[in-house]
Amino acid sequence: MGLVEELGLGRPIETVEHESLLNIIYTGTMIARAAFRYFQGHRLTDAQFNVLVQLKYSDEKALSQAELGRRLVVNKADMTGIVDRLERTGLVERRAHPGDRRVNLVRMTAEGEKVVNVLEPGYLRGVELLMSGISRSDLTRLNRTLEKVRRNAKRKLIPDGGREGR
Amino acid sequence: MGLVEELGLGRPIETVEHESLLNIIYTGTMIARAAFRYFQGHRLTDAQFNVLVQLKYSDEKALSQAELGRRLVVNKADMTGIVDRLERTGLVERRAHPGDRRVNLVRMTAEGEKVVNVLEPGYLRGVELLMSGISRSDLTRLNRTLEKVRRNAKRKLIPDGGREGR
DNA sequence: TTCATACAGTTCACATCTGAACAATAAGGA
DNA sequence: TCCTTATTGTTCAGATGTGAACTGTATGAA
Repeated sequence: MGLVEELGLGRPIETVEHESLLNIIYTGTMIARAAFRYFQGHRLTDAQFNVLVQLKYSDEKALSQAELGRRLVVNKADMTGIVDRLERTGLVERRAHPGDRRVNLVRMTAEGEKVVNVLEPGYLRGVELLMSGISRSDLTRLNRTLEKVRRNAKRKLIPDGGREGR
Repeated sequence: MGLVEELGLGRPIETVEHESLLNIIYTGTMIARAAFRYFQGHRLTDAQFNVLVQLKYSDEKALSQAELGRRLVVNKADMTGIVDRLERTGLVERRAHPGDRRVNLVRMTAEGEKVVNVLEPGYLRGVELLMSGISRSDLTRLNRTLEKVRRNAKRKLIPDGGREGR
């Protein structure tokens, strides 16, 4: 079933290109919503879970807010709030950077580690379920196509080509 | 360039499935962000623009908030706010439904029509740019794969299989 | 008719996300 | 050393997104 029937749109979508774009956005929000609900049952949000995962698997065991923001594509204003809440619930703590007084080093607490370890298996099982029945070649092709889309976005839609800590 | 390099993740992503999932979400937010910026230059948001487009192309010329929510996958609480702001800026107006006093019929104003007509060409050009250089067969395959993902989400991740006006 | 149930919108509390402005600190060149 | 520039994090105002509770209204069955 295509998008048009799924959403009950009154009329067909004019071009394949447009349909692809809507498909990407709609599928993305749908996945994000499912993730949100999963984590919600554990008094956590997906954004917060992502931070914990980064901390778990980084070599350093402590990352600056800026670095977390870069990896998770979250801007620094948001990261302030996300870390605030994680700190309030005791899953994470902020420490001073020994050599740079601008930086907050974010480190996971024992409690935080426990929470990720509890939630991660369910998360990975969800990923499996979501992608089940799709051939490996379809998945790699999907990845290549999406990379092209992002390259187009960077080159043709965002004039200065530029990142920024976001 | 793949996701890992793009985001500066410290380590590779373990499975193709997981990489696909991250690709979908990341690409979706990237597109949404570009759209947000485009509309922002015109004192509008992408959510508001989507409402105007639905009104422009629906046969009825006036839709209930519930129907708008269904088509745009926005829950009713959000729709209240979005229509509030569109009404405040004069692009849309609420009218009583003749036969059902629960319903607000949302109708576009002349000013609203003008705004969509100004913004739509740029939006469609953006879609073209975003998808340029990708073959038609890649696009249709992308669409089919994403539809499968959504079907999985509905069947395997959301137990009651159920929609709701969201 | 009456009552249970479903539906449309609004409101609330919260967590993101947007850009923008700001303070403190770093880093590098004149 | 001094000064310009870049970086880190916080804060602000505004718009969405989440679920949940609540009011009105409609509908269908008893």
